[in-house]
Amino acid sequence: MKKKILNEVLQALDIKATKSRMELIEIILGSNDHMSIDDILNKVRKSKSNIGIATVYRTLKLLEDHNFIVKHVFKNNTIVYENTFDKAHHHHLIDINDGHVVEYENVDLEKLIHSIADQLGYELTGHSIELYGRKKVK
Amino acid sequence: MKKKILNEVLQALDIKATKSRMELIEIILGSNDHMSIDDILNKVRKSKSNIGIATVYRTLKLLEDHNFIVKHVFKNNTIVYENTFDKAHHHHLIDINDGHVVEYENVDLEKLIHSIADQLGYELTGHSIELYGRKKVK
DNA sequence: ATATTTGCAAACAGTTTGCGCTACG
DNA sequence: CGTAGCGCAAACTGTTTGCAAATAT
Repeated sequence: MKKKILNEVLQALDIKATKSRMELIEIILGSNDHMSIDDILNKVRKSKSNIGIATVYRTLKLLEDHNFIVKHVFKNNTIVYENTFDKAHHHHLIDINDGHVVEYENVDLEKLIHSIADQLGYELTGHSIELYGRKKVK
Repeated sequence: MKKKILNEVLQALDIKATKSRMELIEIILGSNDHMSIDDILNKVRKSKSNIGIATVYRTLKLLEDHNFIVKHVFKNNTIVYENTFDKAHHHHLIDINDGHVVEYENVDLEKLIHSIADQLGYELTGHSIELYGRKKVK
């Protein structure tokens, strides 16, 4: 991960740059993938430094509160943390066979949900749109 | 709740019609609302009969497995069970102020997500679409 | 009669918290 | 140095499980 990002994150959070935190941010924001807690804990355990589980959770919360990551609870009961740093708005399609996450953008979809909320008398403040599917054979 | 429904459920599940189960099905499917576990447990505690928590969870699982209810985990970390018995396909808009759930149907939305999945090379097998919003003032 | 289902309590998984020690600024 | 942050272990929450007793068929 670029040092620039690391600095930006630390600055935004306005916190001490401890060894544990630096390493955790590296692990969590270093990947562009969607990681489960287990993925993260495994990487943490593998690392030399002795980072406690509590610190992992505390750091995740910190990053989540500041919108650097988003926690997704999918219907198949899997929970993943997604690095949203520098990412454009998008949605997810989850492969029901291997759990793999496909990202996509779609302007029409955005327009449509805004208009639906509007028609219901609501101002849309957020949304969670997840598609589940299996790869087409052909 | 109509006895007809109760019978249909029991028959579909192919289980013994015990006193606890009857009462639980009554509580869970009797309401057209979205109930949290606490809502359910409170109703259970209020009732005369001495139903154990374990039985509540076991019955919920039973109903969920047979698609009489759907468990929703919303972004605000609230979990609700929705009675889907005899219900048309629909989606949800969650009021971020009071947690109230608005249901809606939208054909265009269905079409659009099918076409999106298709374009990504997937056959759509399921989806979860939740809008979050606040009531418009005017 | 007998196989299911129950309530209970203990077990469990995931996460959070209290605390005295550590190390950043 | 003083305090934010640490790792640890204990606590907590929500859910599941094992079991002997109860009950529907």
